[in-house]
Order: sequence, then C-alpha cells, then structure tokens
Amino acid sequence: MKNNMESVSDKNYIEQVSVECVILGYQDRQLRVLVPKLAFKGDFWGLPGGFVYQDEDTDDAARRILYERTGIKDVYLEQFQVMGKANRNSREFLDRMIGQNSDLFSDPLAEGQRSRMDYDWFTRRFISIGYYALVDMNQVIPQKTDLDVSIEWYPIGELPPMIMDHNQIVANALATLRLTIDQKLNAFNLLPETFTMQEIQDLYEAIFEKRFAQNNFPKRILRLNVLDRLEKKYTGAANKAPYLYRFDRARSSQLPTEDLFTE
Amino acid sequence: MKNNMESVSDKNYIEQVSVECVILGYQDRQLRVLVPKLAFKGDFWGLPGGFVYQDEDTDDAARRILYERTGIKDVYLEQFQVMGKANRNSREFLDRMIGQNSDLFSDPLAEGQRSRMDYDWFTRRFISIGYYALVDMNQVIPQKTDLDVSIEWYPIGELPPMIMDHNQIVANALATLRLTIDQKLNAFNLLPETFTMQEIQDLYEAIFEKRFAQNNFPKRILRLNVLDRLEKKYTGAANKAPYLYRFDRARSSQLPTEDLFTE
DNA sequence: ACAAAAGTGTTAAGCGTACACCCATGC
DNA sequence: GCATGGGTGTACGCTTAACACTTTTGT
Repeated sequence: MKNNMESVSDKNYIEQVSVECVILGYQDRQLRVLVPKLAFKGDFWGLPGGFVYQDEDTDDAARRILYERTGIKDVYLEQFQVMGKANRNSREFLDRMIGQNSDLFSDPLAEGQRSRMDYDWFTRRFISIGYYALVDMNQVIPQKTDLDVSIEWYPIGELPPMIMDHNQIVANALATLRLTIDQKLNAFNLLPETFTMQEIQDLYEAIFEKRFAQNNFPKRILRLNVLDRLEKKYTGAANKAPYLYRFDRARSSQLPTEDLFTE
Repeated sequence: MKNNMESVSDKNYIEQVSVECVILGYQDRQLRVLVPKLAFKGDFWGLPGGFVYQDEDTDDAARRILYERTGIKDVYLEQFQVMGKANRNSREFLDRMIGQNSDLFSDPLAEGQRSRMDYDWFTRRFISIGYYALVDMNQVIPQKTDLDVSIEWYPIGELPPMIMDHNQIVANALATLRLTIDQKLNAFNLLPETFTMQEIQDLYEAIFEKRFAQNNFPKRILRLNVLDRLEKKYTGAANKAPYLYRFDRARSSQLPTEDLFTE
C-alpha cells in the first residue's frame, strides 16, 4: 500500500495544520456520526480529516474532505473549535500506532526518503481545526478512502473510542450545535426535503436529549418564519394526516444577519 | 530598526499560523478594545497578534501575546474563531503596506537573505486563530512592542479601521461573548475585585447594548451562585449605600461542567 | 364504532419589563 | 426635612410544560 499512496509530504499543503470533520446525520430519532476505521493495524477509529492546500480556504478543505466521504457537495458546515495543545499528538499514541504498523512507518532512519518524510509529517505537532457538518443521511452513501478500512454511522452516544481527542471534539460539536441552533436554523439540514412537525420535534429532542411540550413546539418553530406548509401527508395510516413542511432557504436568508461567526 | 529586530523567519514558529487577540476592557459604561498602531509608515492599526512556538499550546501563545501588551498574566481567554480564507492577506493591502515601507521590505530580490526571508514570511498565506481576552482595565498598563508606534483603548463602537478582517474579528468576539456570557461567567473578569450590583448591570447593558429591568437583574445574577455579598459601600454620597459583591472563583468552578469548548 | 396520531385549549409556573413605592444616607 | 440613588413590590405579558380534549383518518 505504501507504494501506491502519494506521499503526503510531497503535496502542497499548509504544514502542521489539519481539518477534522464531525459529520452528523439523523435517523431513527438518533443523531449519528460518520466515523471511519483507519487503515492501520490495530483498532483505530478517527474523525474524517485532512489537510489544507496553500490556495484553499479552510472551509473549502473541509468541504473537500466531506465530499470524499459522503459524495455530496452542498452541505451545512460550521467551524467551531481549534485544538491547539502542543502535546495533542501524544507520544503513547504515536508509539502504539507506529509500533503496530512497522511496514508502513518502519525505522525512519533506515528507510528511504519518502517514508522518512511521511514519518516526519505525521509525527509532528498539528493544530487541528474542527468543523461539523449536518447532512441528510438519505442522500449519503458513505465512501471510504485509501486511508480507511471501513466507514460507518454510529449513534452519537455509542461512538467507538477514537484517536487523540476526537471523542471530545464530537462532544464539543454537539454543544455548539445546541448553543446556536435557533440562530443558525441549521437543524433542517438533517432532515429530508419535506418533513412533518413531529419529525422536527423528534429531531430537536434527539439533539437536546430532552422532551418538548407538544402544543407549543409548532409555535416555536414557525416563529422562525423559515418553513412553508405544504399539503397533508396521507400515509394510509388510520389517523389524522399531518401537514408537511419545507425549509425555505430564500426566506431564511432574509433574516436579520449579524455576521455571527461568518468570516 | 531592521537591524535590532530578530528575524521572524529565524524563530522556531509554526509556519503560516498566527494568533490574533481581541483584548476587551470596560470603563465608563463602555466596552473598550486595546488596539496598537503598527510601526509601518502610513496609518495601520491591527489587533495584537503573534505566532505559535513549536512546543507551545496556542492558548499559551495567546497568553504570551497578552502579557506583552498588558503586563498581566492571569487573564480570561477564549478561542472563538479561525480565519481561514486563502485570500485573506489581500494583495492590495500588502502592496500598499510594502510600498510605503520600502526601507523595511525593499526589493526582496535585491536584498540580503534575512530581509528576503522576512518578506516571504509576511506575504505568505496565514491561518489566524482568534482569541478574546477580558481584563480589568485598572490592572493594565498598555505596553507597546517593537512592532507598534502606540497602543490605545478604543470604545468598541469607535474602532479605527484595522488591517485585513480585524474589525470583523472584533464583531465576532463580541457576538461570542454575548452568546456564552451566562454559561462562562466571564463578564466578572472585566470588573475590579469588588463591585456593586449596579456596576454589573451597567456592564451587561454595555455588552448587550440594551437595558435590563432593575428589579430582577440581581435575581438573574445571584442565581448563577458565584457572588459573595460583602459589606456595604459607604461612599459619602447622600443616598443608600449599595452592597459590594465579589466573584467567587472557587464556587464557580463547582458548577456542572460540560466541557464546553474546553480541549 | 374504534384506535391512533394530529392538533388545540386550559391552567399554572417561571421569567422578563414597566412602573411605583419604600428605605438608607448625608446635607 | 429633603434630594439622591439603592432596593423591592405589583401588574402585566410572554414562554414553557402538564394535562385534557377535539379532530381526522382508515379499518
């Protein structure tokens, strides 16, 4: 595998900066995170990540990484945290990973130039920029890359142990989502094109891990003034048919913008 | 000046990453920002910034930059944004600055090695990490560095035009402060050791640019359960003496921690 | 008719503001 | 006493939750 992989150190990346993506989906009343299992020996899971080209916005780098794993280009994306600890890339972790993958990283001093440079690249200190993305799971067919052995959706409460601080990064992504959801109107990106009020409520309850009163919830959502009510949805079920709603991006962009977090 | 300045390209910094600090203070019912005027010819203002050493946490880099300008070490600090646009360092700006400072940056092709390397360093694309700090203005004696001609507190509504996106960075720092103030309890860092309830209310009104009802404001603040009520403050004024309060860091650290944004 | 889920009404608690009032303080 | 500003009480409106009720739909 070493031979058909282009060496990362050859590419025109910004050095010592990486982007890590928390890709959030929603299904069966649960938030889910798309997590690859990494192509190293031993059980290593880690958030989809990558590097930033010299002439590329960090936002675009995140979009590129997302496109590789999800196959969709138009995703909601938000930068929410920088991991800047100098000792993030802990010595123990590196020793364990490299020790179990000696064919990839063998003895850097005895190896050829390419391996040596990749070793230097990966073992250096990195500053990571955390993004979270909200995607409609129905539109995504998870794609593993050369760096993964598999890629799967995990319920946000049942994540595998990930490398470094990646579990904490997910927790912080969720905290940011909760904090800004009403201002950003981004929750709708987790749902399909049309949805019922109950589906939005279920989603909110999944995000906040608490129940909302059923009578006021529609008022709370409709007050945001970004939903169109469509015709009723007749499912054939023996009960009252709920209305369908659609997120109206045109109307949402007319909201009073505060340039919050926008560059 | 070129001769007594150590060349930035010599130092052991992480390349293409910078830290920018929004240093916020509070006086006369106004939020204020500490802004240096840069030591370039022409009128250039810019946020205090710097670079990150290889073995230094980004948080510590921000603290170091803050200490240089304020002389205090124990400040409230929070990372709130990354500026990652590839074309941030706009061509027009660089041309204008370098054109007006030819003695510093002269013709890079004709100059010595040091100048050439500094030119390369400064004109490359940077990813900036934005921090905001909250400081008690009474404890700060603004210090200009070699890079500044002066440094001053400006009301947040009357900032000078700053380089690049620095004015927008300040706006985003304020937006973040408003969003998280009740969870972070950080507003108290803007006040002196002891303060009256009215002073906290004035501060909140300055931050949010709106008035709060006087009767339940104390309830709102005391509910946070982080203030100690001290003895009354007899000023000699012909009116009822207000109580003094003190922020109790011990009690605030016992709050339910959610690891929000903490690395 | 009946079950199931959608949707609405009633009541109460909590928090916010506006306004009025009382209280302490020094002249 | 009196002006000044700190501190508190009342009335009202809005938001949320718990609970009950009505409405719609297909069997």
